[in-house]
Amino acid sequence: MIYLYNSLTQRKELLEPVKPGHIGIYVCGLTVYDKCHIGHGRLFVWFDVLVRYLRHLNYQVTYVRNITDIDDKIIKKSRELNLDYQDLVQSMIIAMHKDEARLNIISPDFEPRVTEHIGEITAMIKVLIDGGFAYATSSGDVYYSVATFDTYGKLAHQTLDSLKSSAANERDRDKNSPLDFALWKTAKPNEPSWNSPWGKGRPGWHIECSAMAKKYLGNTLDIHGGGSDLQFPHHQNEIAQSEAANGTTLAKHWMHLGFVQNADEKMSKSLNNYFTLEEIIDTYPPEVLRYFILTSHYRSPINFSHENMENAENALRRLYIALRGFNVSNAMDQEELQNISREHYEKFHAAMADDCNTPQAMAILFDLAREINQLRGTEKNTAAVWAKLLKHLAGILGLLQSEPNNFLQHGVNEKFISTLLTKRQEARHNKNWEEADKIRHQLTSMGISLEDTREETLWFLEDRVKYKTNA
RNA sequence: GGCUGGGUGGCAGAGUGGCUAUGCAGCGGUCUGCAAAACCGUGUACGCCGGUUCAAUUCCGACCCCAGCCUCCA
Repeated sequence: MIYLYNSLTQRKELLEPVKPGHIGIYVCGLTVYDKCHIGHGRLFVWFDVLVRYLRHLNYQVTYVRNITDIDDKIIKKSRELNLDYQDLVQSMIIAMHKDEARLNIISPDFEPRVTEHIGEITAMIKVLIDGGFAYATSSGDVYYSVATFDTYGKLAHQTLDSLKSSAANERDRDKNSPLDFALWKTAKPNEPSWNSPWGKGRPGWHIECSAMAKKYLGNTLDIHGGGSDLQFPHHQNEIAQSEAANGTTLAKHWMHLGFVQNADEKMSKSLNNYFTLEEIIDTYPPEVLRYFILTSHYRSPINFSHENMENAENALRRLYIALRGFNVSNAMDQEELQNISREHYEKFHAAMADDCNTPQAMAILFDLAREINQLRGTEKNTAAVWAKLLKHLAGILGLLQSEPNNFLQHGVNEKFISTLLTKRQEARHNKNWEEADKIRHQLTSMGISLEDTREETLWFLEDRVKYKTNA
């Protein structure tokens, strides 16, 4: 039983798959004309987590995320760079996949591109024209007639009239109403174009998603997602197109993600103060970004800042330190799960089932970490079971799947450290505290933190900036 | 201007009509050669003003402020 908030009805509703056990998810992906930024990162991470969670619950998930590979911005940018638009698109898709791989993102099952679905798109436009929902102009553009769709504006909680007054200054002589939106755009000279019953041209932005969602997932989706900025007009237009063409509900649940903002000022291209995903995961371990994104609820806006990222890194380190020293390499099997106390497990799932409350779910991970740390000295076997459970639950969020030391020591020249540690151990053995402390200070100044235990000296990289500048 | 969401302790961020969220940071203690990590303890937090109630951060109303959408945008 999972309850999800639905942007359309503004209620938490039970997730009931259209087909038993099978969930179809369609997410509006990227227009590939530039590198990914942090907001795209949130989209990737969030739907990755949703898919992991649903699959963990044994739903069969089909996850579709489209790529818009033809549109005004792509044409404009490729001209600026003096590139063929297809080369630009290809390089941006490669960059996107690279970012995703580094973030350990589950790939969508289908990643349909607009230019490969022109047939499906024109077919749907035809259905809309035949049904009286759309009209072609003399110039060959095709528009959707918003007036034919009763509930237009519902997703944005606006009425047709209030939208009309906002759009009143948009004057386009060819359109019946200023709110009517393009399904097909006639090609201008030297633009990429495809043949259609209305002449050479290319699809409008909204129709692609209606056509591709139908092709891969059928008339009704279980979950349709995207950034909250797409709620209007894009998703509203999809509803109008698909429901008019298919005669049935487009999506059972609308899931809209909060925006990522810059903590100090608004993130915008004009201020040139936004971060690319690549920059961020070059600066911090990618898992820290995943953790940071999950510390707030998916619908809330989040503020990106270095302070927040450092917080996230410290918190994640605490979880990895709890796992350190336990063999948690094998996944937890059903039998083991049956035999443990269910308290943490159930609390975690209760939080997730309530509209995917990841902050609350993660609080349980910290409860487990405390238990592990309390018991590790006295009841190591019990602690080991908790450690396994911690990794198991965190895995549902795509967290804590690295070897603890890989995370804690990442990127550090281990040989160099172990040479120094051996020297220090010798000094300590001889109670030469001065020499031992000298070595420790040397390492501290490199951002390395030491931890003397009975058996050995553990260490982790505490300050990556220090390490970079002093190593 | 219209619509939507939100204002929680130093920071981040859940949640709730009365009962410790959680994390980071801070402070005190334990442990330690000294540290670190960990553990224990530690915060009179809920924008402002009214109202309902035995009780409100939580419900209702007004106000102030912030963000998003209304135009391309995850």
